[in-house]
Amino acid sequence: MGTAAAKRQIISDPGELSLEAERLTADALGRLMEFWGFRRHMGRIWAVLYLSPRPLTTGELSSALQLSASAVSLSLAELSRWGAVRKRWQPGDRKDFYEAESSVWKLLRRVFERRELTWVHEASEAFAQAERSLEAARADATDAELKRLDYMKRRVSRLRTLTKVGERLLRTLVAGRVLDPAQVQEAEE
Amino acid sequence: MGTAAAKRQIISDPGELSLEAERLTADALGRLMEFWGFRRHMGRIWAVLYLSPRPLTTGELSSALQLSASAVSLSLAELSRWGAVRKRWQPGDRKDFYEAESSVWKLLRRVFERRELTWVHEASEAFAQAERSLEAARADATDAELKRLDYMKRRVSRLRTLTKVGERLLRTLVAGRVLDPAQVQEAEE
DNA sequence: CTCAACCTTCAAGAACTTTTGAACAAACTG
DNA sequence: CAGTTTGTTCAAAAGTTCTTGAAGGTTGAG
Repeated sequence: MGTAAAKRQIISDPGELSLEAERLTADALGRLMEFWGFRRHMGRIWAVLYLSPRPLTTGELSSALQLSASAVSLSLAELSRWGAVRKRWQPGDRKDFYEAESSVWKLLRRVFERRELTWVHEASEAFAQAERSLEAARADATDAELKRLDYMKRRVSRLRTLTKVGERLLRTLVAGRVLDPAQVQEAEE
Repeated sequence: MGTAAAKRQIISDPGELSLEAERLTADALGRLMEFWGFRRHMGRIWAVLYLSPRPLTTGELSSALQLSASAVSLSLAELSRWGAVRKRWQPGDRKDFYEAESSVWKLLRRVFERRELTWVHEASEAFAQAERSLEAARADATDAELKRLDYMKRRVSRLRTLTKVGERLLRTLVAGRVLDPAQVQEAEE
């Protein structure tokens, strides 16, 4: 079969193989990022930059990943907001060059700090608000209603305690200090 | 204004206020769950069950949250798969009753174990595969290509180390043992 | 000052998910 | 055993997010 030979030839070509490796890595990171609630292309683009020994232009990125210029521009802008890529200008060239922030730990920390913490905090506020509602309801409640309200109160308040513990753990994580998950368990007792 | 008076009346009604609290809690948990990659209604339904002192029927859930019967059925099925709700049968009633698994820590652990760990693990495999590709590429590479390949190799291998550390940390978390995020930092040196 | 290269923004359309109502199935009741 | 109630499944509608191509803006070269 001619095709098989051609394929083998292509596969043993170093360029092809490194492209294959790039694709595998980019796809894996894309999936991971998507799963983590980011745009899929952010992970893919970051991966290509991370694997490149020199900064790349938007044109190189869009041809490496078969993406339109606008898709690249959009994802790069968002990656910048997260500090995951940096613009570098080459003297004598007015294209924009990008390079990846290569400290993954720094990036993880930033996401936990800016995003996860916000969400947990917002939930916590909502629970606090619910508790106030329940408090207000006690005023005109009959005995049966009181029982019901107090049950809800205890539950909501447990949820709030849990989010508080979550917040504290996230802060600990961001600070790079040792984390004790037993605190979550304790919050439920 | 008659409306204001009517509104005040409604707002000081314990029933209304506890519904308000239920809604706030359900919405907050819905958002949290959605953010965490689950169906929004899963969080809302779980919240209503968690706040209820007795198991509820699908009918009660769909009227509490204004959801169609099928939406409730779908979400309950998925919550069951995660062990987040349990079916209870009341003697002499053939409706299905549901109650919430109330240990949040148990639930969190299960999700980390079954879902997060899988993702990190898959990424890790993909990186390993990419490394093999790069290894294979060295065979027919010129000197310049070799340099490029080795650079990529170092990067991919760092990514793989990071996912390995991630996997280990997740396992530690699931086991409820103390977690040291410094390991991530160390993996990058 | 004009042109060309490049990047960004935007609105339309494509792709994907979620939600729903209707049809079906199962379980009890009289 | 027919009828009713309850729960599930499925295909289509609705909604949401992603992607793209075209238009617009900016910068530097000639």
